Amino acid sequence: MQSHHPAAPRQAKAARNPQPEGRFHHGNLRQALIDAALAESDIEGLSLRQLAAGLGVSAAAAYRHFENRDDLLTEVARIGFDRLQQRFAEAFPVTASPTSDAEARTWLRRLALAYLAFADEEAALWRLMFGGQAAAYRAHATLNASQSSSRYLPAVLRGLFEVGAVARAPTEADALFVWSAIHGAAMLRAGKVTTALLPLPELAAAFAEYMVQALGGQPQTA
Amino acid sequence: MQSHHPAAPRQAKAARNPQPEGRFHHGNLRQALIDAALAESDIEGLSLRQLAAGLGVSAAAAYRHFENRDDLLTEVARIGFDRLQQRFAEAFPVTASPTSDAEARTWLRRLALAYLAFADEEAALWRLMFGGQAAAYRAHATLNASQSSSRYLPAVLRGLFEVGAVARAPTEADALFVWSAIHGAAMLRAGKVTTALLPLPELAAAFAEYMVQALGGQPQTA
DNA sequence: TGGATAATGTCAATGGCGTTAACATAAATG
DNA sequence: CATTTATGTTAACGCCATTGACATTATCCA
Repeated sequence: MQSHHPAAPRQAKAARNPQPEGRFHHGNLRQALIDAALAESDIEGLSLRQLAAGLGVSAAAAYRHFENRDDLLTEVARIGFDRLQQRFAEAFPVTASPTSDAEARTWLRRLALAYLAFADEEAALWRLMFGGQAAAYRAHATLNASQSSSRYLPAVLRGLFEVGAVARAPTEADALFVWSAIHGAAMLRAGKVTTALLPLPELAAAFAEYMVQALGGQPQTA
Repeated sequence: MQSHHPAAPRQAKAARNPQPEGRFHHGNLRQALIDAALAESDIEGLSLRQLAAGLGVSAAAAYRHFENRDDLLTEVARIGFDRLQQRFAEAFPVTASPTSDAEARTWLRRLALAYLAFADEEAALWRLMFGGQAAAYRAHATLNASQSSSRYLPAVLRGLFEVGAVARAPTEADALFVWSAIHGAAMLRAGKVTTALLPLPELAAAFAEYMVQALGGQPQTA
């Protein structure tokens, strides 16, 4: 529970060799473990022993690179949040402002699509990040999730207001509602609770439309 | 994986004794195990051995009443869905139709409140039912969840349309959106991802308002 | 260069877990 | 009352995460 990693590998030390992976006995076991975990279909339920065996290494070797199982899962979850953030960043520029009603709506659609596509395409990672229990790796999760949502979502909503797509300035409650709808849809899809009613892009577009209207905007092309 | 429970207790046999609990060595161990599981804060992560020990009974005894751990969790999840359904049933009559705009909106508000209150008050149960992995007990879960949602939610939406609170007849996509928003909000609360922005009744009311507008309805008291 | 030191692996053990087989006994049944 | 059935026990198996003691290899420094 302390703040020190007992054996954090120094990958900065080997600055002489051309190949950046400092091979040792195995060679980048830490990264190999992470990659193997990322390839699991049930990340939360993985077994360190199996993971290590799959890499031809003893289970105890993993403890040279991670404090424990949760520490590995935390790192994997962190990567998940990075990837999600990456999708957001590619969906639209946070810094700029939309210049038209259509563009503002497109941003919202893209935000929803990024979220939903991530839940679809990286379902295992998604479940690790937002599923089950409030484990150790969920602390990071919570922080990072709220950080991302408090960064991109308000920007989109602000944009909608600035171009007049919605009538009143969006509040925190507005953001919570929009976030809930997107998160809920992603959750239902990731958990296979709902049958896929629509292909993703259409679903995202439909949701964007619902959300704009929920915030008091007019239907598109009205 | 077969369809037979090897040792399903017959509680119907003891029809002579006044006390319906057929005491034996322990006395209703099956129910005691279920109750103990319901009292756990992390139901999915419980240990059969600890559960049994807490009841002063050997771990193997549990296998006289459940095929395995998942079978117990399935039963607990089933109870969860029963309780949720119960809350829905108390929220409004499914069979009747609302007679006013205000009543139809009240039903939606109550539906959302029932859902959210359940997630709040029975968070552990909620996480078992809708959290993490697609385990064995999730099959029932999925079925039951979609059953409940396909029973109550369309009734509410139909009611809104019948009284003219929303302009067009609600579609399946409409239901999915509303369900997503409610489910997402519950999920965010149960996972403590969001800080509680509003007390539950106000949150439910706000969400109902958003959802009516999302479906093309006018703001209340407009 | 070579010896110290740190990084990274092995093996073996510990204690917890779900699950099962073999057995014991109380309750119900006829 | 004898038999059968329901329900418990103990002891084991194999899996798991984790740790301690040890071995090996890279890296660093005199």
